Amino acid sequence: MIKTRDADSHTKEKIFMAASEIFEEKGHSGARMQEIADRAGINKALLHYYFRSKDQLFKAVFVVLMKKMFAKIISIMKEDMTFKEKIKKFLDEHIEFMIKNPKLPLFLLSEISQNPEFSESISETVRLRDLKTMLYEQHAKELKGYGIKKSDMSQLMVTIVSFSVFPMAAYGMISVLMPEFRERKKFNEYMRERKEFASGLLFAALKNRKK
Amino acid sequence: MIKTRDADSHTKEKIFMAASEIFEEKGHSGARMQEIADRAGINKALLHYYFRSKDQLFKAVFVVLMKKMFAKIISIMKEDMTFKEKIKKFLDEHIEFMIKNPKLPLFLLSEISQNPEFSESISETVRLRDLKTMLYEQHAKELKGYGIKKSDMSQLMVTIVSFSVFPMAAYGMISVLMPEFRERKKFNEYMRERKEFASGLLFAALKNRKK
DNA sequence: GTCTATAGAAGGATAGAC
DNA sequence: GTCTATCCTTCTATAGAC
Repeated sequence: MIKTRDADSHTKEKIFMAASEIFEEKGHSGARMQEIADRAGINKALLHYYFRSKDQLFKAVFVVLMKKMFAKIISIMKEDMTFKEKIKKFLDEHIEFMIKNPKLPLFLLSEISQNPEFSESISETVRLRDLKTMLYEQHAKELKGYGIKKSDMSQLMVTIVSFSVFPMAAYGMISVLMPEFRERKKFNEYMRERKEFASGLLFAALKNRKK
Repeated sequence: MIKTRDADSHTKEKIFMAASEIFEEKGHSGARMQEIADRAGINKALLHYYFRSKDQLFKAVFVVLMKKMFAKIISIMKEDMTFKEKIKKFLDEHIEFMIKNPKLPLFLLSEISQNPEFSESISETVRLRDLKTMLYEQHAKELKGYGIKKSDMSQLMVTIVSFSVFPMAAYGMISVLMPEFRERKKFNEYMRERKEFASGLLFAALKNRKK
């Protein structure tokens, strides 16, 4: 049994997991190397052995979490379906994804806004051009028929994403305003109801514009 | 001329303004007392003279910014208008408010989510109960007529707020995905177009539900 | 009220033993 | 590969002169 190698990758993995959690919770500047080490059940020095510095550890985590977020969105947009089918599927899957990763959106929004420079290095990794091309194809094929101008596409996209992302990013605020949602189960129900609410709203609006 | 008193309140004000800016930009854990002092054009020791500790300075700022945000929302909701009029006015004024305070929403969302305990002490200050009562009155009077269930009220409210708040909070992300918006002027145009887009979407949807 | 100087704590990073 | 011990920088906070 190759003990060293097993231990090696296993430890690195443990550190990475711990770092993801802590960074997601507290952000880059709020996170402490000590706390990451504690959660990983290892020593502070090992963090530097595997990831040299806090910044590099953070970047490794950030890239993976960024991909995680967009992989979900892109995989759905890619599929060959009508616009309505895509919306339904997106709301369903993305809201379930958000429920499983509740800290993710606010973390990404915060860190990107504080570090736009290195977020750009990621835009290649995430293959965003594909996303745009797909959207414009869909527009040419189908959305014109709804009376949606090309210039409204970005409004529409931001709106659709906001249906699932915003309540999750605003969870803290929402649970202060509506204390019933401090119970996570109740809030998850709320999010699931949102699938119907959002598609209902969008489709009702489109119906009125359909030529 | 009472020089001491003038200087007193003036300095405190300067510190407070500087602190607001820095905290909004970098958050509690990212902000540095030194940087705040520099921006205020005074010495670090003076910060502690006026506000004892970083935490207390932060809390002072946080409460004011929180009120600033909600004052805007509540003042509009309070007025005696139909639901549609309120929506239109809200979108108009709140989007203009966001353009003037672009860092505010993400700051509040982030800090609340990291500090839910002391955010609750604020919920009294901000008079949120009033907001709820007003919403339920509007529902009883008018929204039932659109076929909106009482249980959908919170979905609707979150959605309306998200129209103006989400793109602002997601500005960093958006400007990575759509580089044309790195130009702030372009993005502000986008936000202003959003007034029409959002009310159009909402009203079209309501029209379909009107009995 | 405002400054300089400095204490004191915390956090990131490294050296060196095993 | 992992740990202990420690260095060094950064940051908050205070003491004390003016």
